[in-house]
Amino acid sequence: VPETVDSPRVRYRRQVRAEVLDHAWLQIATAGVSALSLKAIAAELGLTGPALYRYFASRDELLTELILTAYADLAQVAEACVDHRQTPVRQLEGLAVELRHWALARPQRYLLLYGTPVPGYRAPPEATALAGRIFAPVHAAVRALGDGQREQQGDAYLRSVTFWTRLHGVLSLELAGHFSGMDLDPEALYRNEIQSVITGR
Amino acid sequence: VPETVDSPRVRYRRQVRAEVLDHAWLQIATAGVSALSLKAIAAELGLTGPALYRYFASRDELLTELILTAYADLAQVAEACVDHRQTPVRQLEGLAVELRHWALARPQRYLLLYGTPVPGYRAPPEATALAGRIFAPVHAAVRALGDGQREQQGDAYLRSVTFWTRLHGVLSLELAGHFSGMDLDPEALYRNEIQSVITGR
DNA sequence: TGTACATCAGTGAACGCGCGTTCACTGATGTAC
DNA sequence: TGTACATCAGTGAACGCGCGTTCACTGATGTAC
Repeated sequence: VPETVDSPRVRYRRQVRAEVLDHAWLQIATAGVSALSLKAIAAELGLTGPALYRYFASRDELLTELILTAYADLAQVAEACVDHRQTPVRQLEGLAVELRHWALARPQRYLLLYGTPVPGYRAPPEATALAGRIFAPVHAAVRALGDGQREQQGDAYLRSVTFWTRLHGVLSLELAGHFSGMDLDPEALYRNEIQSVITGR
Repeated sequence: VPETVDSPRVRYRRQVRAEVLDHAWLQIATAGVSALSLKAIAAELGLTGPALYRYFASRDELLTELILTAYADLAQVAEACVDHRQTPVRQLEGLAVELRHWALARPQRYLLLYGTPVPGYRAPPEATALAGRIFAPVHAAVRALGDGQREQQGDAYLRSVTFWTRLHGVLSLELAGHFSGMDLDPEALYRNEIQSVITGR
């Protein structure tokens, strides 16, 4: 059996790329997107700045990869919540809970996708497709929910978007620290919002 | 009558300060907070960088002033919506509509307060007080709303916060451009969210 | 009204820092015969 | 198995840019006598 293994060079390349991305995430987690710097990453890896141009054509390309990775990761989380043995209600609850876990685990990653846009940066078209993959499970579950309540599909769409905006409303303010001085349990608030959409209205 | 008028120097100082702030807002509106630069503002005013240190102790102090101004401005808008001749429902509708106008008129100003926090910058304590002044009219109106529905005050608080998070959820995603490819009327969605809280649930 | 003085807005040079990106190069690693 | 060659990761110097901030200074404006 001829073991078709990647050549050492390919493996090495892949490993360095991964390390660059790891440190990029670390930078973002620490000081936000604006702190993302090729030279700084290189230094952390014990390399000089120009070395990274063997792996990424530019800072923007690195940023694009990070964004697409984040979208893909969240899409996978969302799709993993699709389980037709579960009721639509359970699926929506699961989606919301997983979204919150995902966001709280790495706030800056969530903000990279849904926070204030990076000025001067335009997301690639693939991002839209991935955003759709995140939304689809929500939409499907809400539609299934509506079947038992003989709803129009326009209503289901509005309801799905509302699900999304309500969760984002709580999450983004929580991540930005706007609840900090406010004698408030963000999780309870979040749970409340989940139920509000499921119950209807 | 001894006309106690400000001395020319004081007036001049005030005018230059105002011009600096104007150009600061212009920069923020154009390229976001991260683009805020003392040297660039000075250049636009036909001055050199160090000249601005006659007016602001540092970049952070300028940023603080901008943030406090924005909070104060929005607080005034909110307070202007308090009108006891109006029903609570009307007042809440007014508050929401005015908030949206305020946000859409200058998106970056809204994001400066409620968007992704500026890394490394800590808002001064006064900001919290002003944020309270913005929230108070909402809370008052929601309480008045609950009087006719014999509600606990804990519920009113939760409901007020929910009012805020729901509006923010729609607004922030709209401002970030996340609805752009989505066959969706943000205004209709927004109106829907206003009603959702007023109607209860 | 005129003169001496104090105030203070603004300059220009400089410091130290960081950034993305290019370019000619070295030297190690792989490949082909 | 050994040699010639091609590939390519990484370097170091450089470019041009921008930033916040300090400091000693000039010169105009205001104030006090």
